[in-house]
Amino acid sequence: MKNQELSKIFFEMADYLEIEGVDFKPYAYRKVALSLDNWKEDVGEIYRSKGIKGLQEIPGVGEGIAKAIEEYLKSGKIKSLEELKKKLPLKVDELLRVESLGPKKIKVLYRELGVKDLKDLGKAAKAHKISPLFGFGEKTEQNILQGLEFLKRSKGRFLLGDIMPTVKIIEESLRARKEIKEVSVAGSVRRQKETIGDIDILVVSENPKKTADFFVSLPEVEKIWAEGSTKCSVRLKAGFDVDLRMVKRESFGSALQYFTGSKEHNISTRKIAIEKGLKLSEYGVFEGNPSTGSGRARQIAGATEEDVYKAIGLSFVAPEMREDDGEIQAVLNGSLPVLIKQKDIKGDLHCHTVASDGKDSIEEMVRSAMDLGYEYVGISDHTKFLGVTNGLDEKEILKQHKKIEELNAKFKKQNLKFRVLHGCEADIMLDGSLNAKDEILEKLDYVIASVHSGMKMEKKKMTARIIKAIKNRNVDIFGHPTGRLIGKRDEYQMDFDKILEVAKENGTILEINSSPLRLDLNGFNIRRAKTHGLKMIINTDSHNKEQLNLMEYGIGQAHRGWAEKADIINTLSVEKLLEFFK
DNA sequence: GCCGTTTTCGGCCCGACTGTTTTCAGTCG
Repeated sequence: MKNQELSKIFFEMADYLEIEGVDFKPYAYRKVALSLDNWKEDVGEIYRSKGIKGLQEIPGVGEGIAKAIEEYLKSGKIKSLEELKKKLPLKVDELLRVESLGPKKIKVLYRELGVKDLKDLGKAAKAHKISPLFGFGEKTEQNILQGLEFLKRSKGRFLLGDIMPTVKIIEESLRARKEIKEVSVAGSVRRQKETIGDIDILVVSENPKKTADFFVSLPEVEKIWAEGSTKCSVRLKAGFDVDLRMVKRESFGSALQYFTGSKEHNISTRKIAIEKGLKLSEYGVFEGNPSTGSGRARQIAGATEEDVYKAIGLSFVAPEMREDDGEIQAVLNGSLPVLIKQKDIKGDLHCHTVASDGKDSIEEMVRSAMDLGYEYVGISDHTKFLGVTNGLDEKEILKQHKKIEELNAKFKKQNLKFRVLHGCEADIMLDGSLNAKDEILEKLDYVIASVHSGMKMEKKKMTARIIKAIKNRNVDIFGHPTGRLIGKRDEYQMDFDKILEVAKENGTILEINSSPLRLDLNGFNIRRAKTHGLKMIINTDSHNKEQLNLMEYGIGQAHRGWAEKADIINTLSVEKLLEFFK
C-alpha cells in the first residue's frame, strides 16, 4: 500500500514549499496528504485499473498531483521533491517539531548558520549563534533550547491512558470551585486521540483572577509558564503541559468547539459558515461583516456547541468524530450515526485472573463487574500448550469451569441476575492452530484467539495463520487484532481487508481492546471493520479488578470509529450473547 | 495546486501571542 508513503511525501513537499515561501501550494499538498492517509483503496491499484483519471477521483488530487503520484509509482521518486531536497538539504520534519520554529526561521537558520537537523540546531543555540541573527533574539534562542529539551524528554506525545487520571483530578478540582460555572476538557483528549500533545481545559469563571491563582497552585503543578486572566499555562509533575483558558459565558460553546478541533474539522466548519455569509471563530458565530460597511458583526450563537453547529446549519457532531473525515457530509445527508454509549455495555469478556497472569481472583473480578452495573463478566485466562506459558492446562480449565458453574448456581439461588461466563484466551500458534484442544474449547462459553508470538512474521504467512485461526469453529473473538503497541510496536504485517472478509464469512467478532497501550482495534480500523459489516466487542483485557474501568478508552475508540450499539455485541443480554456465540 | 449551489478564475480559516521591532512577521493552536 503506497498511500501512506505518498501521504508522507506530500506532507514533506508542503513543508519544503513553505520554507521556499510558496503560497497556497503547501495547503493543497497537506490536504491531499491527509486525504491519502485516510484513503482505503491502494493508490497503486487505482492507477493500474483506472490510470490518471482514477487518481483524480481522490479528493485533493488534481492534474498536477495525479502526475506526481504516477511518477512516484513508476520511478519511486518525485523529481520536484528531489530538487527541493537538493536545494535545501534539511531534516525539515524534525526541525518543524521544535516549538517556536517554523518554516521561515528554519530557512534563516540554514542560510546563515547551515543548520540542517536537530543536532546542528542544538550546537548553534548552545554556542549563542542564534540570538544575533536578524529577527531572532535571546528569548528565541532560549525557546529553541527548551523546545529541544522537551522533544528529547517526551518525544512530544503521551498516551491518553497515562494522562487521563491526572486530567480528571484537575477537572474535578475546578468543578468544585464556586466561582467556576462551566468546565470542559477540550483538544485531542476530548477527541480521545490515542496520544496527546498537551491538554486544554476551558472554564467560565466569575472571578478569573481567583481561578488562575487556584489553578497554578494545584499540587500537580511543577512549573508555571504563564498566568493571566484569560490563559494559564503550566507543566505538571507528570511531565505534560496544561493550558487553562477562561472564556466568556456567551462564547463557551464556540471556544469549546474551536479548542476541541481537529484543526481540519474547524477549517471545514468555518468554510461552511462563510458559505452562509457568517463568520465562525472561537468567540461565536457572527453575521454582518464590518469590513464591507454593513455595520457591526452581530453574534448569533456561541454559548453552547449545539447552538454553534445549529447556527451554521449543522447538527452536533460528537467530538471523537471531528476529524474532517466525512462527518460533515454525514450531518448534511442525515447519516450521522447514533454512537454507542458507555451505559449500553452489559459486560466485559476479556478478564484474566490469578489462575494465569492476573492479580485478582474470579470472585474479586466478579464483584467489581457487579459494582460497575454489568449483567455478566467473562473469565478468559490464557491457555497453555506443553507447559510453555503461565496459562491453564486442560485440567486447570476444567477445574475453573466447575468453580464458575458453582458461582452461577449460587447467584441463581440468591436470585441475583448476574452471570459469569467461562471463556479463555487461546494463543494462535505459528501455524495458525490454537494452543488448546478443540474438545476443551467446545466446553467453554466462548473463545478469544490472539497472537502472542511470531509477531514479525511475513505478510502472506501471517495472513494465512490468522485466517486459519478464525476459521476454527470454536473461535468466537479475534483478540487485539492488529497487535500494535502504541509508540512501541507496529501492527502485524497482514492483509487486513482479507482477514476482515473471512471474519465476516465465519461470524468472527473483532475485539476492541481497551488497554491504553493497545487501543486495538483503533478508531480507523473500527470504521473499516464496520464497513465490512463486522460485529465487534469492547473488552478491557483486565489483569486486575481496577482495569475493568479501562472500558472508557475502548468506548472512545468506538466513537472515533463511528460504532453504534448494534455494532457491539457486549451490549446484548447474556441470553442473546450466548446465542450469538453458538 | 485544487476547486466550484457566489464556478473555469480568484480565492484558499481565524485570531492571539511572541519577540522582535518601532509597526509587524512568524508561529501557534
